[in-house]
Order: sequence, then C-alpha cells, then structure tokens
Amino acid sequence: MAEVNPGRIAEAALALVDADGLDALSMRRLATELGVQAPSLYHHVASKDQLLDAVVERVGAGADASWFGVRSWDEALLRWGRTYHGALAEHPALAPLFVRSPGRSDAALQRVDAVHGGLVGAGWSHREATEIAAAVKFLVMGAASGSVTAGFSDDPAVYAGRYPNLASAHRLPGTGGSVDDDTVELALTALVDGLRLRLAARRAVLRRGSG
Amino acid sequence: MAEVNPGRIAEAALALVDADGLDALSMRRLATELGVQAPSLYHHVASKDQLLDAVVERVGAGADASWFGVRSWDEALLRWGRTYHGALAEHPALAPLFVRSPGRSDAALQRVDAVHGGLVGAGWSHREATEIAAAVKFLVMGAASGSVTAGFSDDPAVYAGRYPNLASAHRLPGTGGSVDDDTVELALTALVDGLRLRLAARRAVLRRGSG
DNA sequence: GGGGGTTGCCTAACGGCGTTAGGTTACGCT
DNA sequence: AGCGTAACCTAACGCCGTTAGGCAACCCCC
Repeated sequence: MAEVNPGRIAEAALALVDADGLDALSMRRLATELGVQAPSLYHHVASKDQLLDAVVERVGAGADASWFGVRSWDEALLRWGRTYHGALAEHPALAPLFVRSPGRSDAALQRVDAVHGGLVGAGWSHREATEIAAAVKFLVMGAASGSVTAGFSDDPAVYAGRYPNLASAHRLPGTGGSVDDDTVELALTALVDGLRLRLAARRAVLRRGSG
Repeated sequence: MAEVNPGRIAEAALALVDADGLDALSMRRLATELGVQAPSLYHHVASKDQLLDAVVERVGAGADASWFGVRSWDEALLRWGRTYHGALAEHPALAPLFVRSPGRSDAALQRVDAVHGGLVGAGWSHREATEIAAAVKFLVMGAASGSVTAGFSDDPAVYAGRYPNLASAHRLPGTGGSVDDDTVELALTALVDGLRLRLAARRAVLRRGSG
C-alpha cells in the first residue's frame, strides 16, 4: 500500500474536484478517498488552503510562457494565453480556486517574470506590460469561471417574447466547437490585434520624431 | 423599529461583505446585524444562495447596456464594459459571487438581450455576438476576481535576483491610478480596436464581392 | 540488539456553518 | 371574539476545518 504524501493528496484532491465538483472536496471526504482519517492529512499538509494552492499550482503549470524572448511578443502572448486557457479548461470545477490565488509559487512567479520580460523587451513600458499580462490573465480566468453556456436554458421558447435577440441566438449552440474556447480565441486574437496597432502607431511617431 | 424584509436583508448582506469580506457573511452574523436570530431569516429568504443571487443582481444592475441600438456598437460595447467593471469594482469582496451566478434574473437577461441585439444589428453573426459579449464579461469578471496587485509584495528586494523583470516592474505601482482600472481600460479599447479591424475587413470583402 | 526519537496514524472534541422542526406571540380580518 | 397567519424564538442535526493528545511502528545509533 502506497504511503500518503503531499503529492498523492493533491492528486486525489484534483481527481475528487474533477469528478464531483468543488463542493465535494472536504478534508474528511478526501481522507476517506485515501483510506485515512481526516486529521491525519494535517501531518502532510498545513491547511486546506495550502493544499488548494498546491492543486492550483499543479494545473497552472500547464501555461507555457517559454516563447517570450524567443519568438515575437504577440506570438508568445497568444501561446501563453491559449495554453493557460487550455490548462484551466481541463479542470472547469477548479475555476473558483484560480480566482483565489494568483500564484505565489516560484514556478508561477517565473512564468510571470518571463511574460513581463518578453513584453518589456518588445517595447512596452513596465506599466503596460503589467496591464497586458493582467488583461490576458483576466480573460482566461473569466473564461474559466463563467462558462458562456452555463445557466442558459436549452429551450428557445423560454426567451421568445421577452428576449427577442436571445431567442434567435440560442438556436445555434450546436454549430461548432466549444463556445468558451472560441470566445477565448476571438478575444485573444482581437486583443493582440489591437495591441499591435497601438505599438505600431507609437513606433511611427518615434521614427518621425527621431528621423 | 423597521421590519426585516428581503430588501433590507440583501442591503445588510452587501454592507457586511463590503465591510468585513465575504467570509464574514454568515446567516448568524447577518441576523445579528439585523437584530434577529438566524433561522428567522428563512421566513424572508429561501436560502443563502438565493440571498447571494439577490445581492449580485443588485450590484450587477449598475452595468449600462442602454447604448446598444442607440449609438454605434463599439461605443455601446465600451460603455457596457466600463460600467460593468465600475459596478463590480465598487464591491471588490463580492467578486467570487459574480463568478458563481451568471445572472438569471429578468433584468440581467434584458441586458444580455440588448447587448446581443446591438451587436447583431451592427453586422456580427449571432455566434460572434455571443462570443464578443462573453469576452467582455470574462474580462470584467476576471478583473473583479483577481486584482493585479493582490498577493504581490511591496518589497522589490523579494524579486531581485530570481525574477529580474518583476524586480524592476514593481517599483512603479504608485505612478498613477488603479492598475486594475487601467488594465480594463487598455484591454477593452484594444479588444474593440481589434474587433473593428475585423468587421471592416469583412465589409471590404463583401463590397468587393457584391459590387 | 535494545533505547530514544520521529513518523504516521488514530479517536475525541471544539466552534462554526446552513438549515430544519416545532413552538409562541402578536397582529389583522371577519 | 375567534381564526389565520406572519414573525420571531429555541433546540437541534449533520456537516465543516482544525487541534489535542495518544499509540504503534519504524529508524538510527550506541
């Protein structure tokens, strides 16, 4: 029988949340899942909060910031945003936790540092780099938290009359892939387009001023 | 002595959350605040969840979708996003609740319907309208949930060495207004710029095809 | 190879939570 | 006057995260 250790606890917690939702994750239930009593978990984990941080870190590690400094800032930003979203989308029930902890772990800070460095290296100010990184993070976290389709009835008749535009809108959710994924893709690319525009305009001004 | 009623309960709950944070909001504490015992609240409110929905609806009513159909789609979208963010930013501790309930109330659906109608009227497809509205919502919810500055040390020395880019970045949080507000402003305008580009490109193609 | 410290688990319990059951008082209407 | 009902109460249930304290088994070192 394998020992109980922090890694196995985090793993079991993640599996439990994926299977039965965030509310199902209690120390007692988690302990049962590991064949142990709840207080025993506190020999391996300081608190439930810290355990959740570890779970979040595990999933957040799926975000790939390695392209910053290697490829162009816009490519790197898109890759970071897409992989970040992909990682979170694999564990939808975990979303409220991502909101809670921005990631204070070393690995998380390394990623933030890479994003920031890549943006500053491309010509954005420190302030702008902070804001751009935050914007992508907001988008991804928002997408993870509030699924587009969540809470909407499948029956268009519910909306007919009072909500004429929604009535016609909800006939088409079946037309393609996930609305959430497409939304993030649309928002990321449009955001980057807008940012490129901004950076190009500034470079034009700088050239004119110094040339 | 004023009677206890659903309106006063929601009001007190909001005040309590604003003052002492979301964790401080328990039925017992809330009842005490109203000069009553906890179970008595259940004569006015079906459950804590429903009470939270009412509080969320109260705050969410600050989002202004009235420009859709009156002004251009991009102006209306910006106004909706800004007022939405402004409403949430007034009650930061409430953020996790917004994530929870997408707003199923009549007023909330009316707003969604207005946004959707305005976008479709401007030439976006139903699918795109859904995605654009969701993108703005994600941005605003993300900003409400994960404040940029939250969880960062004020001491740059913490970052020096291991995180070279962050070390220089965090000398400047004092340089202006709220980073969160500026981030939302930057993201909203860049997003709308990118979307304008896309719509313009499509119109050009359509003109060429039909002219 | 036996003693001491450490590890890993246990049971018991605390205070708090949302919620339900059931009783009591006070008022409004007929 | 009497009935119905609304608004409140106390008591309690079954959860929750967490702490205290104890017991058995293992490792290390003399």
